[in-house]
Amino acid sequence: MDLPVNPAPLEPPPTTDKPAMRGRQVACTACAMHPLCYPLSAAEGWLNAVQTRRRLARGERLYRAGSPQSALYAVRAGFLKACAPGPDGGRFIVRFLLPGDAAGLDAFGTGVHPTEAVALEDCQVCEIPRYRAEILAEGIPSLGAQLRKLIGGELARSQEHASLLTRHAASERVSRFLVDLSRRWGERGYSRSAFRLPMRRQEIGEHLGLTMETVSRILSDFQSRGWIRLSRGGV
Amino acid sequence: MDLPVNPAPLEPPPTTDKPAMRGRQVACTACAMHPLCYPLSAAEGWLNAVQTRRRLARGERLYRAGSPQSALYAVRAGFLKACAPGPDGGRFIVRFLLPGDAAGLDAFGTGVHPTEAVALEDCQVCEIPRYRAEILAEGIPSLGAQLRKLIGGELARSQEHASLLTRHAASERVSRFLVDLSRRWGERGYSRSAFRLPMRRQEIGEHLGLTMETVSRILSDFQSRGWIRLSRGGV
DNA sequence: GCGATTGTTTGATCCAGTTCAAGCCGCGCC
DNA sequence: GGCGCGGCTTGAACTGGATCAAACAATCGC
Repeated sequence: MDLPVNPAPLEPPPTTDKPAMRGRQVACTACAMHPLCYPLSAAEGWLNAVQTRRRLARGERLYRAGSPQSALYAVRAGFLKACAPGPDGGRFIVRFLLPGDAAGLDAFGTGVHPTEAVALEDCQVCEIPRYRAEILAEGIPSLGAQLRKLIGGELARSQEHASLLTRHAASERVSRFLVDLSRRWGERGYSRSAFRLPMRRQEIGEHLGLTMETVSRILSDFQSRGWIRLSRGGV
Repeated sequence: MDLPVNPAPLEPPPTTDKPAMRGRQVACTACAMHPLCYPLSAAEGWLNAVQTRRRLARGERLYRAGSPQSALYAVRAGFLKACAPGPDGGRFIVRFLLPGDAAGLDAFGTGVHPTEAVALEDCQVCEIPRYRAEILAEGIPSLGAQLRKLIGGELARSQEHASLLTRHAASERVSRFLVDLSRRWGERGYSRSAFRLPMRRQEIGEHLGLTMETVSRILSDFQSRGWIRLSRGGV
C-alpha cells in the first residue's frame, strides 16, 4: 500500500492526524513547508502542492549529492541526516532532519544538490516538484516570500553552526547540540527533557567536528555529573 | 561629492566603467546582483532597482547584527567581511566580500540580520531596498527565481565551508582559502597568481577557525617551500 | 625623522582532542 | 543458548594547534 500520487488535496485541512506511522508523524500545520503545501488555504479552498509522499526505509537516500534538484521535501515522519560526503569516505553532516523540517533547499544555488539526505530510520517524506513550486511561486507572491524565508533560515542556521564549530570547545558543542535537539523535539510536542537521540555517536561527531570517542567521553562525563541520563537512543 | 540617490537609472547599460575608485570597481555586468539590478534589461529598457549607492570608510558597518533587513546589498568596489560577533568579543567571519558579491541575504529567514558586514577598506556598495526587491519579485518571476538562486548559493557555500572546518587540518584550510580567493579574484579579471590579501592574519584565522599565529606560521611555511611569495597585503 | 601604535613573525610550552587499542554491551541470527 | 557483529565505552599515548611571550616591521601622527 502506497500513498496516493497527485490527488488534488492529499487530505483536508489537517488539524488532527490519524493514528500515525509509529506514532511519530507531525501534523501538517506544524510543518515548515505548510505555507507552501497549502498556499491558498483560506482564500481559495485547499490547494495542495504536494504531489507525492515517499516512504523511505532506514538507510535509503532521499536524494543524492550531484543529482539535479527535482523537488523540495518536507519530512512528515522519521529522522534523516543531510550530509556532504567526502571523496575519502568521510563526511560532514550538515543537519539532522526532524518531522516538519524542509530538505533539499541547498540546491537552489546551482540546481544541483550539493548534499545528500539519508534516512536514519523509516521515514515518510512529502515532495513538491520543483516545477510546481516555481509555478506556484510565480502565481502567489506570498509563496515566493515563504520560499525565500525558508532558504534564508537555513542559511542563517548554517552560518551559526559554522560559528559553533570554530568558536567553541568540544563539550560546549555537544551541550549546545543536545539543547538544540531538545528544543526542536519540544517544538514538535515531545518532551524537552527526555527525547530521542536516534543517531550514532559517529554521526554526532560528524556533525560537530569531533570523533566518536570524544562524543562518547563527553556524554559519559555529562552523565556522571548528573546532567543527563542516557538510555538506548535517548536522553 | 556623493553619488546620486534614486535617479531612475543610475547609469546606462554599463559595459565599460569610468575610471573607478582606486581602480578596483567591478562592472555591473559582472556583479552577482546584476539580474536583480537590471531585471528588465532587454525587454523594457533599463530599469534599475538600485536606489542608493553608499560609500563606506574602512571600518564602517554596512549593517549591524540584530538590525532589521532594510535592503540587499551588492559590493561595487572595495572589500568587506561578513561576521557573526560573539558576546565575548570574539567573532566568526562568515565570508569575505569582493566586488560583485551580494550581501545581507542571510536576513531573509527572520527579517533580521544575524551577522554584520564591516568594510575592510573604503568601499562602494549598491543598495536595493527590501520593499523594492519584494515588489519587483512579485512582478517579475525570473527575479524571484534569481533571488532564490542567490540565497541558495550562499547556503551551499556556507555548508561547504562548515565541512572544510570540520574535515580538514589547518594547512589545508589555509591553502584552500588561498586557492578560493585566487579563483574569486580571477573571476573578477585580476591575476590568479598575484592577488591582494587585504585582511589581517587575525581575520583569516577567524574565518578558518585558527589563531593568527597558526595562520602566520602556515603562510611562512608555504613561502619557505616556494609555493607562494608574500608581500604586504598580497600573495 | 621619531616614537607610538598596530600588525606580524618566531619561539617555547602546554593541553584538548585524536589516534590506537582493547574490552563491553545489546541484539539478531543460527 | 551461544556466537558474531556493530556500536559504545574506556584507557593510554601522541600530537596539532593553542597559548604565552617576546622580538620585529609597517604605518601614522606629530
